[in-house]
Amino acid sequence: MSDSAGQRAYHHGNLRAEILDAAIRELDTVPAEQLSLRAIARAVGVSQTAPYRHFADKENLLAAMATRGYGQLLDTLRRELADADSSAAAQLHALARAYVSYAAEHESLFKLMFGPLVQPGEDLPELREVSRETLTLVKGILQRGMDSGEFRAQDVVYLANAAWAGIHGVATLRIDAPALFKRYVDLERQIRVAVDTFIAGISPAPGAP
Amino acid sequence: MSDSAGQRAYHHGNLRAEILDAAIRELDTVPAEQLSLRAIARAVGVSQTAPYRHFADKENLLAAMATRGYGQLLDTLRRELADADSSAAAQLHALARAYVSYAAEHESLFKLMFGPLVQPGEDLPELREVSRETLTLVKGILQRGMDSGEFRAQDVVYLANAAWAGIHGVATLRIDAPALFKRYVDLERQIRVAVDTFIAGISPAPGAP
DNA sequence: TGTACATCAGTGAACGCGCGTTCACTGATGTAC
DNA sequence: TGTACATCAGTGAACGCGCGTTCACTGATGTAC
Repeated sequence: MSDSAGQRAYHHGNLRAEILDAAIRELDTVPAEQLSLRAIARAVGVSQTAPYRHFADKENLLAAMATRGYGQLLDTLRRELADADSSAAAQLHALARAYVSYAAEHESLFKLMFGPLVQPGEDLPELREVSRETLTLVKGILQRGMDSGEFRAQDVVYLANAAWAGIHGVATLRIDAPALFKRYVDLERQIRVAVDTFIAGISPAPGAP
Repeated sequence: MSDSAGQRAYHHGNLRAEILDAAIRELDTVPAEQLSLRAIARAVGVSQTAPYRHFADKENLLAAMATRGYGQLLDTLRRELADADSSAAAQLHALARAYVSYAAEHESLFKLMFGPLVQPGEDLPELREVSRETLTLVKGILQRGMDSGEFRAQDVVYLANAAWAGIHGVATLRIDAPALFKRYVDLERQIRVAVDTFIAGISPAPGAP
C-alpha cells in the first residue's frame, strides 16, 4: 500500500502506528461498530493476524483509537484557546467552535470516543485521563471568569457540566439529527447563539454590585 | 414465551406487535448495533423467518422501533407539559426533566433513535414526522415566552436549537460519559442549573423596557 | 349448513458471508562471546 | 569478524460462530356460492 517507505521489508518497523492510522482512516468510510480487524489489516497490506502482534484484541485497538482521538481534540482545543482573546467569554466561544469543528471533521471517531464500544475504565488509565481533560478545560475557563468577576459566582462543577452539555449537544445533534440541524442551520451562528445565551445567563446583572 | 394468551395458535394474531415489543425489550440487554433478528424471533418463541411476514428486513424493524420510541417520548413530554405550570420557564423545566428522564430510562432505544442505524429519510415519512416533533415543542414554548414578554425577542429557530442542544447534551453525556456525569452529579440539580442558566440568558434585563 | 378454494401467516432447512481469534510456522534481527 | 542462538515480528491455514435472508413448504382462516 504505502510504498513511500520503499521496499516493504518483512519487519515493518512501524506497523503499530500504521495500523492505528489505517483504522482511523477507515472511519471515514465505515462507522466504528462495523470496523473489522481484517479489513484494517488488508488496508495496511499485511496479514490478518499481524495486528495481534501490537494489539491484544479488537477492543484494545479501539481504545487506542479513542485515546488518539482525545489527544487530537485536546491539541486542537488548546491551540485555539491560546490564539483567542483571554477573556473568559472569548475563551468559551473559541472552545465551543473548536470542539464542534473537531466533531464535524471526525464524526465517526468522535462517536467512537463517546460511544459504548470504548469505556474509559480502570484498565485503560491513559484513556481515562485524557477523556477527562475537556471538562477540565471548561471548568478552568469558568473558574477564571468567576474569579475575575466576569461571571457570577456559583458552583463550577454543575455550571461546567451545563456548558459542556450545550457544546456537546450541538456537536452531537449536527451528526445525529442532520435533517434538522445541518440543512437549515448556519453552524457558526448556531454556536454563537448558544454560547452567547449561556454567557448572558451567567453574567452579573448590569448595575448589580 | 408469553402464555398469558393461553395456547399458542399457529396463527398468532398479534405477532407484529409482539416482535416489536420483544425487540425493544431486547435493548435492555444489548445495544441496538448488536440486535439480531434471530435472537428476537427466539425471544418471541417463533421461527427465525416469521418476522419477515411483518417487516421487510432488519432496517425496517429498527425504523419501527425508533418510531415507537419517538412516540413514547412525545407522549411523555406532552403529559408533563400539560401537568406543569403554564409559564414558559416552567414549561422548559418540565420538558428538560422529562426528556432527560426518558433518555435515562430507555438508553439504548434513545441511542437508536438518534443513531446512524436509523435515518429518518423520505422513505420513512412517519419516522420523519415524529422525529421533528420534539424540536417543534421547544420552539412553541420559546415562541410563547417571547410573545408574552417573558423572554427577549430573537430568532426562535437558533434559540430552540440551542435549548434542545443543551437538553440533549445532558441526556447524551449522562449515557456516554457516565464516569464524569453519573457518579458525582445529581441529575435533577444538573438539569435545573442548565435550564435556569439558559432562561437567565434570554430573560429581559431587569429594569429594561 | 356445507364445501371448494384462495389467501394468509407460519415453518425449517439451507445459502453464503465475514468475522475474531488460535495455532504452528518462518524469516529477520540483535546479542554474547 | 564470525558464529550460535534467542527473540521478535511477521505469515497462512484453519476453527467455530452467528448472522440476514431465500426458498419451498404447510397449516389455519376467510369467503363465495
